[in-house]
Parts: sequence; C-alpha cells; structure tokens
Amino acid sequence: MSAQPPAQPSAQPLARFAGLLADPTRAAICLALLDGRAWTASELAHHVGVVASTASEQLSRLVAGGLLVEERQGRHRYLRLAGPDTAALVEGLAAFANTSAPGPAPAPRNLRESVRRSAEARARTCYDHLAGRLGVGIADALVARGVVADDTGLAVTPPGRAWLAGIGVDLDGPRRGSRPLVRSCLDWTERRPHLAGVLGSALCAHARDAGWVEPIGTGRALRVTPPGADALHRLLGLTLD
Amino acid sequence: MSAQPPAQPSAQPLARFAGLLADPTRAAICLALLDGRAWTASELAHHVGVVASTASEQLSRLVAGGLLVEERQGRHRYLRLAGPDTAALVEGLAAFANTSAPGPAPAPRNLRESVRRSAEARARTCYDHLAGRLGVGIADALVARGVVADDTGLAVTPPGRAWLAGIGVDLDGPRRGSRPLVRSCLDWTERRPHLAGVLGSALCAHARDAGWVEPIGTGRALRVTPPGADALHRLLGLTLD
DNA sequence: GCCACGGTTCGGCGCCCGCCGAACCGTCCC
DNA sequence: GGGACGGTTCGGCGGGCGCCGAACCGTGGC
Repeated sequence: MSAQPPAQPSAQPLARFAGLLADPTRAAICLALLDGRAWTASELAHHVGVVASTASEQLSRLVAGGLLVEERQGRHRYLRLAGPDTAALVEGLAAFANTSAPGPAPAPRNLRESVRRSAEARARTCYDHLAGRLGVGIADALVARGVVADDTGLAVTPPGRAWLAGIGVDLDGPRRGSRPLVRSCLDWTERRPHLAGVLGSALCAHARDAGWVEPIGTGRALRVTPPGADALHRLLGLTLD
Repeated sequence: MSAQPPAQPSAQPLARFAGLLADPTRAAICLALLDGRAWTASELAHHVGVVASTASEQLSRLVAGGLLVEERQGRHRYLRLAGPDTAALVEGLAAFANTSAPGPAPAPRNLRESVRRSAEARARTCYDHLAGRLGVGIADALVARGVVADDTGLAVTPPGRAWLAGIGVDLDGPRRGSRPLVRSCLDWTERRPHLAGVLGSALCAHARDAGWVEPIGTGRALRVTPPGADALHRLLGLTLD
C-alpha cells in the first residue's frame, strides 16, 4: 500500500514524467522524433521494432504525458515532439545519459568508433538545427570568428548579426517568438555544444535552402554537398572529414 | 526475449538513465539533495519514508548511475548530487514535469495554493543559489536595474558587474571554473526563471554571509531577516510578501 | 570486551508494466 | 459495396522491480 504522502510534493510528477523516457521503446520513439518531423504511428512502430498495437499504447502514453502531440489526418495519426523545449530536454537528457553512467556499460568499446564514423555522427539535424561534427564545427567557427560571443553565456554580437544577414541568414524571421536567440545544445555524439535557438534554426534552414546539405535517406543524417563544402570552407574556414 | 538491437543506439542508455528518476523514492531523494548538502543514508531513508535497506539499494543505484556521489566517513555514508549540472538537470526536469502532464493530475486544485503559501515557495535554496519567490524576485529586479541583460540569453552587464562588486558580491572568486557566469534556472514553484551559475551562487553566499537570510529548520526553506528585507528593499526595490 | 548503531545483503512477496496476438473499427481506394 | 490498410482495444503472459523483514558486518563509544 504505502499510501503515506511523499515527503517532497513534486516527487510524484517527476517520477511519472521521467518514467515516460524510462522505457527503451518510448525512448527510441522520442529520439527518432528529434528530427522535428511528424511520423506516423506505424512508421515509428517499425522503426523501433515493436508491433503496431504496442506502439499505439506507448504513443498514447507519451501524448498523455505531454511529451508528444498528435495530429490525426484521415486514417493516419501523425506524431511529433511537443515543441523545441521538449526536444532540447530529450537531447540534453540523452547527452547526459551518454556522458555519465559508467556502470556495466553494454557498449563494446569499438561501438563508439563505429558510431563516430556513422553518417549521423558526421552531420545530422537535431530537431530544427544542425548537429554532429558539422554542427559542432560550425559553432566553434562562429565563436572563433566573433559572430557568436561565449563570454557569459552565448550571444550574437552586433557585427556577427550583420555578417549573418550578409550571407542570407535572417534572425528576425517569423520563428522569433519568445525563443532565445541562440542557445547551446549538448551534442550526444561529440559531447560538446552546438548551436540551437533561433540562430541554430535559421542556420539549418539556410543550409538546406542554399543546397549546402541534403538529407541521406529518411533519417536525420545529412550529406554536405560539394557547393556546401565550398561555402563552409570559404565563409567559415571549415574543413570537414 | 526481444533481443533485437534497438533502432536508436542511444535509446538504451537514455532509458536506463531516465529510469533512475522514474521511481518516486529515488525522485524524492534527488529532490531532497537539491539543497546541495550531503545527507546520510538514514537521513534520506527517513525523509522519503522508506526503510533503511530500501534506501540503501536505491542510493547504490543512483550512485552507480552517476547521479549521486558518495563519501564514506566512519560508519556514515554521505550522499550528494554529482555536481551543479546534475542539480540543474534534476531541477529542470522537475519544472518540466510540473508544467506539462495535464493528464489525470492528482493535484486537488487547492494543493497548489497551499504549496504557494509554504515557506519553501517563499524563499529557499536550489542547490547553491536562491529560489522561490525571493529568487525570481531578485532575478527580475536585477534585470530591471540593468545588472543582468536578457537580450540574447542572460549576461552580466559591465556596470552591473561593478555594482555587484560594490555591494560585496565577487564574481571572480574561486568558484569560477568553467561554470557559466550566469544561467537561468526554471523555478518549479514560480514556473519562471531565477538566477543560477556563478552569479546565483555568489549572490546566495553573500545573502547568507550578510545575514539577509537564514535557514528555517533543516530543509531548504529560508527566512528573510529584518535587515535582509531592508537591504533587499534598499538595493533592489524588492518588497516581499 | 561489550553493546549500540549505521549500513548492507539476501530472500521473498506482490504489483506493475511492456509485450504480443486476435478481434475490431474507421478510412481510403477501386 | 468490397477489400486493403492504418490504428485501437482487449486479454493474457512473463519479467522486472520496489518494497520489506531478518540476518549480518563494521565502526565507534563505553
């Protein structure tokens, strides 16, 4: 029974919320949805390797818990993360989970290397911005060139803002809202921060629109196109592996 | 069996890590440790309302998972959160859990009011900085007075830095390290940000040292002393309820 | 030396939860 | 209208896990 009141008032909600991500199936679903797109229920079921009915239950649970939102169209049920803050939470938690937990790690040492070499580790989207070595490299380059200052938290410098506008990255677009202009997001493959927030989103959109990157297959992985590699080298001095 | 490999490589660690907080007992332990102090195992057991053996198991699990660190002294086992970033993660997650999860909420409406009136909601420590209405009030006041800028992420302004030094808050103390100078931390009672990072820590230390606040009992709750109320009003125009 | 006490280990109990298969419902296409 | 298909509901199974009590271990005090 143990119906005695919990000593901390918020322990119950915290546990219930954390429980949403405490299952491998639900965790895999949330990670898949980090690409920011809306997936159908059966896509997710197939992707994480469970039968449709199981996925249906877990998806309902995630929606009820507020992590996911759903949109029904005809006989399809589209699912996506509830918002950018939710995505940041999941990504941050995943990064934390990968950096800590030194216990009986089920990672056979060279799995790490194979992950590092994968296309996703090289360049991918993280919700609506760029991640992987590409994302981290861009973040480093922008800090090195003074576009973004890293003194006391991240900030876009005034000359940096002009420089960004000059190459076609507009920070005053419709996406503004109350989102922070630039935010740091911990990269779970590189374990170092890349850029999120309005700037991260605008950069990613620009890279897509300008043809610098294009998606590989249906996942989050990206390929840097030859013109993209040229532009990144010319503008940021970036050389990718 | 279902031994098929998970589609997402990091789903397993994420689930395991989230699972650490997915239990009410473990969650309550972590929330209690948010005060930044080291507790003994039996203190925690009594506080969260489980028997010593149960607490021992859960504590070992939290330590193995990297959320807590332990320090053994004689026949005592002291436990604290692994670090400020861990504390931020727990606090952020708790705030998120309280804001989302609109489901069958077990909160009987006026519980919220009773929480609001509690001493903890008025003023408390959050790991090593100030929280509650006092914490967010200070944050608002510092932003309003230009000590902290909130344009593109939080930052301490140059005049703000001088002003802080003038009242005895030193930001270049030994605590610097690689911590951000000022960071936003979501307050789970107010659901609005208060100040963390080096500034938050220094402010809290100064408030204690100057006798502005003093702990109530053994918890995280704080009482604002008469001289403290005077100083906060004089320096920041802050009037507390 | 003895005893008190904090902490741990172990066995066992009971519940919860994630999984599946089967049946069912609604939508879309032909 | 009929059939294909995405999605849901339900029953049942199995495993994992959180809890406790009891026994045990090591430290510290007397």
